[in-house]
This record gives sequence, structure tokens and C-alpha cells, in this order.
Amino acid sequence: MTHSEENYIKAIFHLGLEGVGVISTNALAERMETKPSSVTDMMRRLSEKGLVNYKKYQGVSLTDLGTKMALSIIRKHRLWEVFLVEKLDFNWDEVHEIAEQLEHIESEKLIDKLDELLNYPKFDPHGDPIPGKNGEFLERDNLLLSQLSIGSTGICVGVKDSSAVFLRFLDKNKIALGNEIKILDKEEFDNSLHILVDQRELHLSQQIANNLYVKKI
Amino acid sequence: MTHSEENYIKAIFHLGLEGVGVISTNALAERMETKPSSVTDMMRRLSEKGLVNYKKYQGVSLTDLGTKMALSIIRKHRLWEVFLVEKLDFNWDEVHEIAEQLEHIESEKLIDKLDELLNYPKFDPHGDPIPGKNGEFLERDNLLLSQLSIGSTGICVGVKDSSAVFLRFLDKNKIALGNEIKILDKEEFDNSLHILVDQRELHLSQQIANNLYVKKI
DNA sequence: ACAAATATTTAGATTTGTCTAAATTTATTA
DNA sequence: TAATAAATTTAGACAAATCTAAATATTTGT
Repeated sequence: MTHSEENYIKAIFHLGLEGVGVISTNALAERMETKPSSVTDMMRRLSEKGLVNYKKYQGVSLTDLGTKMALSIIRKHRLWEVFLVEKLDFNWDEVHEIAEQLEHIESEKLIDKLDELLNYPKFDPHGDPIPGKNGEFLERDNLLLSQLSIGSTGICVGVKDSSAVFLRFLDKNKIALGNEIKILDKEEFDNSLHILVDQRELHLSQQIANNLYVKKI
Repeated sequence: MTHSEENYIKAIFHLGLEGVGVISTNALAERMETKPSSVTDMMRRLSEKGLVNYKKYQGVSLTDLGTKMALSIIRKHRLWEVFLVEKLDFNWDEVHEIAEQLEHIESEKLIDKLDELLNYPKFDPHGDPIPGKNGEFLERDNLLLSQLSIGSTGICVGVKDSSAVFLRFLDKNKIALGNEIKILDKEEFDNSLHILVDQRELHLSQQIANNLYVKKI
């Protein structure tokens, strides 16, 4: 597998998790920041290798083999992210780009050893679950902070948007994974929230609340 | 820089250290396991980028910029090798191939942090010196075990051949970097050696002795 | 259900890195 | 030093991954 092929496989997997239904050439092109014609070419190649189901004009999906590959790449990506944060002291907003490169390193043993060094983590620094060595993959509950009702409390377990800007916003406001967040009030007008986190009262826009995963307690 | 370009730069640097004089297209082709015509193409490209001095039929050498690049890649390679051995418990015969991939990861900060994690090592697991962040590069004394005279003692400081077969031979015979080796006798016929290492008497062929670097004491 | 809009694919070109075969230059040696 | 051998470069081709522009298919709206 080339790096490019791996990146397409990963993108198809992520689109599959997000949206429902088939994945269109255009959607994939947008995700890959490339042109639809390039996607068509690549789909033909991946289809020949048995990694995707592709029929002209019918959209694309991963085969079992393709899904296995995707999980392997995502496992590598997320383990490397944990390594960067836990062992090399990177901030969670700096690790994505480096992990994008490291995820393509080929060595089963390397990943197993890394997993061991990190003590078999189940989640990456953004709260995303790390697929197991044999492809086990438990999706996290996708309850968003914006879905909690007034008065209830949740533990922050992940971010939906893991862009550096969003992560730095959370840092600035001292909101971290593991924090308890209580919904004090909700504005009817814009659905913004008044919350209590760590003894502090904060005001969060709906957009922020839409990008924080919580576990209700 | 593409991976391929980096590999050529590295190969030119290593050939420069080994042999004397200019580096020929054929020598580089052999080292890169490719065809001379491919080398010619690549030399033109690297020359345009200012990384090598290249004139048709005149051989090639690195520019200052090319040398800086080579040292940076070698630094990354060797730091990753230390990481694999020290932190992930790999044997010294398993790390080269993985480091060949890792050396192409782009992130200055990553390498600085790795250097720090490993406590600023000066040598890799094979005893090769690790270039500094600013391009400092001290070549190791290149005294070979085969050059020691009878009765003298040296500390094993490196291997010239770092192929897995040779490294496993050393493991099998419990010869490791740091060991003291005393030359007990030398056979005139084949220049093989009788040595004392770690209280044990061993018999080494000249070929083995030609691939072990020592520091005389 | 047909025309217009949208999505997708095809055709043909480009870049990188490679190859083989042919041409050319440099080195050797008789 | 001239011919032969060896080394090197050129020419032309190919695969991967991309692009633009044109052609084709599908979807939508009236």
C-alpha cells in the first residue's frame, strides 16, 4: 500500500462513520482535498486490489479487507498520538500532523512494542478510541454536551472537532478530558450554555457544545 | 525533499566517508540498487536544488547544504535506532529497516524531544556517532580490531558492518559494545585472531576482526 | 417526462522516479 | 595514439498520482 492509498482508505472509513449511506466521489474528493477525477482513478485502483467496493456512478464502500486496513492505520495514528503526548510532552493540538506521517510506518512489531510502552491505552489524547491489534473497535457513545439537559452533569470524554484552534480554545478555558461539566442553564435564543466546570462558571456557544463528547453521570 | 532524494543524499554522504575522491555514477547506482541512468536523472534534479555539485561525467559531491541535509537525516536515523533499542527493547539487529522509514518523518520538534527523552545520546546502538542538532559530527576513531598488535587490549566501540547476520554472530559469541578484547595471538596463515573477551577465549577470522572498531587502552 | 443542473467519468497532460536500449564520452592498453 | 572497453548520458517508455477540460450519466424540478 502506498501512503496515498492508505490515506484514501482512512478517509473512506471516517466518512463511513460520520455520514450514513454510500460515499460519493465528490464527498471523498472534498475530504481528500483533491479533484473528483483523481478520486475516480484511485477508486479503480483500490477496487482492483480488493480494498473497496466500487461501481461507476454508484459510490464507494470499504470491503472487509479495506476495513481491516483502515483500522490498522487508525490504530497506528492514535497510538503515535498517545506517544507524542505521554512520552514526548507534546500538547494535544500539535500531534495530528506528525501522527499523519508516523501512521504510515510499516512494522507490526513496532506498533505492538509501542502499545506495550504506552500500557495499552484505549483512547488517544482527543478521546478517540484506539482499535485493537485484531481490529476490535468500540465506538465511543456519541453524546454531545449540547444534548445534555439543564441540571445534568457529564464527564468530558472527547472532542468531535480536533482542530488546533478548537483544542487551544479548550486549553484557554481550562476544559480538559475527564472534567465534570454541569449544565446550569441554556439560552433559548442561541442555544448557548451556562456551565459549571471545575468550580468555574463558563458560557459556551452551541458550536462549542456541539463538538464536545460527554458521558452522562 | 522526497524520500528518494533524501536516500540519495544519504548514500552520497556515506560513500564520501568511506572511499576517497569523487563519487561515480556507477558507485552510487550500486549503492542505491538502481541503474546508472536513474542516478544521472536524480543528480540533475539534486544539482538544480543546490544539494550536490554535479557536472556530466565528472562525478558528484555534496554541497554544504547537501551535507547539512545528510547530517540531519543521519541524526534522525540514529536517534530513532537508540529509541527502538532503549525504549522499545528491540535488538540491535532489528532496528535499521525501521529507522530507514522513521528518518524521513518531518518535524524538528519531534527530533529535539526524542533527543531529550533519550538523554542526548552521542552514539547509536552500533556505536556510530549521532550528529548534533547544529550539524556537529565527530567521526569515531576508525581503529579496527584486526589492526591491534598481539598483547594489546581494546574496548569494542562499534561495528563497521551492521548487517543483521554480523550482529547476530556477535550476540551468539557474547561480544558487545563496551567489552574489553585482548589479542592473545594472531595466525600468520589467515590472520585470524585468538582473543580474550570477558574471561573467555575465542577464535575470530580476519573478516570478523575487520568489522569491529576498538579503542586501544 | 423532459430539460436543466449536478455529479461523475474519460481523455489527455504533467511530475517523479524508475527502466531499457542506444549513443556518447572517458579510460585503457596494445 | 588509435582501437577497444568501460562508464556515463540520452532518448523514449512506463506506473503512480495528480490535474484540466470535455464527455457522459444521474438527479431534480417543473
